Amino acid sequence: MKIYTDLYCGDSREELKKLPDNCVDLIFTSPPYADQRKNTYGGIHPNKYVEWFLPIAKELLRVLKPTGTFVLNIKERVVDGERSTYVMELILEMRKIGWLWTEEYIWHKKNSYPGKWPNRFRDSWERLIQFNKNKKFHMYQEAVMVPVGDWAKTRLKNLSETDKRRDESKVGSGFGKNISNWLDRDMAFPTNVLHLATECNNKNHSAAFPEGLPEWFIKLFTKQGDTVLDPFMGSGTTNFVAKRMKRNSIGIEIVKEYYDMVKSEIQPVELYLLEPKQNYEQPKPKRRIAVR
Amino acid sequence: MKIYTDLYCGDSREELKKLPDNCVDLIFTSPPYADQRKNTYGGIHPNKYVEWFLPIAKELLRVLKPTGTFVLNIKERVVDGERSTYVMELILEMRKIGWLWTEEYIWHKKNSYPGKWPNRFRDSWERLIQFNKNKKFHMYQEAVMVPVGDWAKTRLKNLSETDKRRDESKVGSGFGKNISNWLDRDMAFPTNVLHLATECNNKNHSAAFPEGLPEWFIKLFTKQGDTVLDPFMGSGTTNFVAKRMKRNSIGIEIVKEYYDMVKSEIQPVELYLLEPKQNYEQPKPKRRIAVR
DNA sequence: GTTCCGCATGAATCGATAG
DNA sequence: ACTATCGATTCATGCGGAA
Repeated sequence: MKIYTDLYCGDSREELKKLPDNCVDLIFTSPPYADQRKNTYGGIHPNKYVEWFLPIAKELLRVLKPTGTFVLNIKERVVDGERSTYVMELILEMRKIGWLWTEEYIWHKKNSYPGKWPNRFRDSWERLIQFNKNKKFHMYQEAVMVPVGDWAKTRLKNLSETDKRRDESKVGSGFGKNISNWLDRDMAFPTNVLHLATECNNKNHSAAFPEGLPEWFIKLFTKQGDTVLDPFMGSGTTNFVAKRMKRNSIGIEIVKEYYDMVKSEIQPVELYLLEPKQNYEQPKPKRRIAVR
Repeated sequence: MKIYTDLYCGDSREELKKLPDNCVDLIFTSPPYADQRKNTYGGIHPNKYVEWFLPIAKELLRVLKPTGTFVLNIKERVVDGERSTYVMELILEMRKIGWLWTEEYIWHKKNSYPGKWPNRFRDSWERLIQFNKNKKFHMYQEAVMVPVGDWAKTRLKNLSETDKRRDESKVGSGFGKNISNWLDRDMAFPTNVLHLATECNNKNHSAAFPEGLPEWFIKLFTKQGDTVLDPFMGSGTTNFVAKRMKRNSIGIEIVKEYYDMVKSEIQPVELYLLEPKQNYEQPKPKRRIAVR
């Protein structure tokens, strides 16, 4: 299987226009947060954030396949004691231009930044907002199943009669979950809360998100040979993970230095032609220098 | 210390008008979700939700003390494959009438049942949205400190120190000391993600929040003798917890049956006049029949 | 080899100080 | 008075040297 990684250096507002319609299966990205990282992205003011992002969202809607998914990793920052509202405003505006807001996953950052303030605790979660073009989209749920945890084992072992016939007496949601069906399984589906530590331990690696984050969504929303797009590539985490998982990928990065760095580290695609078929679960490549 | 529990039976839009200005330290509530629980609350349509809640939010702003906090437990439901936007719209509108959106806590529901839909996984989190009247508000952060994460290691390391402190604590509850100074070796401040199991051991208890949820926020935002308000009392969890923690409380419930049930189970206040001084951490009362 | 421990560090935020 | 900069705060994680 031939896998490509296409990199573009430039502003996503312009570079995305070079892509054809309906060519991408998954968009996974973490755009610059409002008023953050002034030195690299110019610092978008919270009040201007929606206005800045919306043209890009329009292009993303165009390049995504009808069965594809867009996952946006973002969190509003605190401004003057209050949480900014630009993320909520962005969701509302994106719906107006045709995006469906399907779901919001929570990334629980187990090792969040230290600190405690007179009026708030540490912020240890971020949003992973799922948008779709259509109500029907590809989702490979079995790919992200996890071993049944201790709590589930205990819970299922001690199933009472009440639990087994709980369905009928309940709210009547129409979703008949027969718990006893799960007794003989050792794998369970995850929830919409992801528990991942940030990768902050390596001197040369300070990625915005850990590799496990794009990996989970790439598993869930694509299969081998599909195409993943990150319009705010940064250090290229999404693209490196996509490549390791045998997915084509496209990366766009406005800062030439980061673009060059990623380009030089992505191996030539020709290697894959000679490689024997193998699973994508293999040792991670050496640590890279990250920029976000 | 005399503790009262005042219950009102009626619509919060009207009942709240009976309360004076600036009389409440904490509002903790879980309003009926849009189009949910039709049998109890009549089911507010998602499109009408903001319109319905806003007059109540105005009254809540009036009765809350300037140093008080409003914690709203809510989660938008899925309608036709999409997450509804009424929660986001509500936050935006509440800011327009004067509320500050200080923070959003996540309640991670640890033990929801396994299950999934073709397009989504189990929803295992809810929002706990913190609003304030002013940027300065009361927050008793030490009250919710938790043991440090790896307490197996810590315990071994600080064995002698633990003994030392135990002696000290026996000697006196001297209030002049900075508690966190001799506590922060073993205790850490929490984050804005709360891990609590749902209470699923009660047959008649379908979706109310666990007692730990109001307890955490009552600890964090009030002290003994303060006043807690729940304008959508339901089975009265907030009020029962408040009473156990020696906080006054006010509950409003539109359904007479629930109101009567809570009223009959809340003990007469006179008992407290005779009771010896004691900590509020005591065995929980017997399970009550819950209605939400 | 293992286990243990030191230590650097991360999409942070506030309040004080400086311009 | 308003904005910009800086220091203090303080936890989970995992690498790497030490025992």
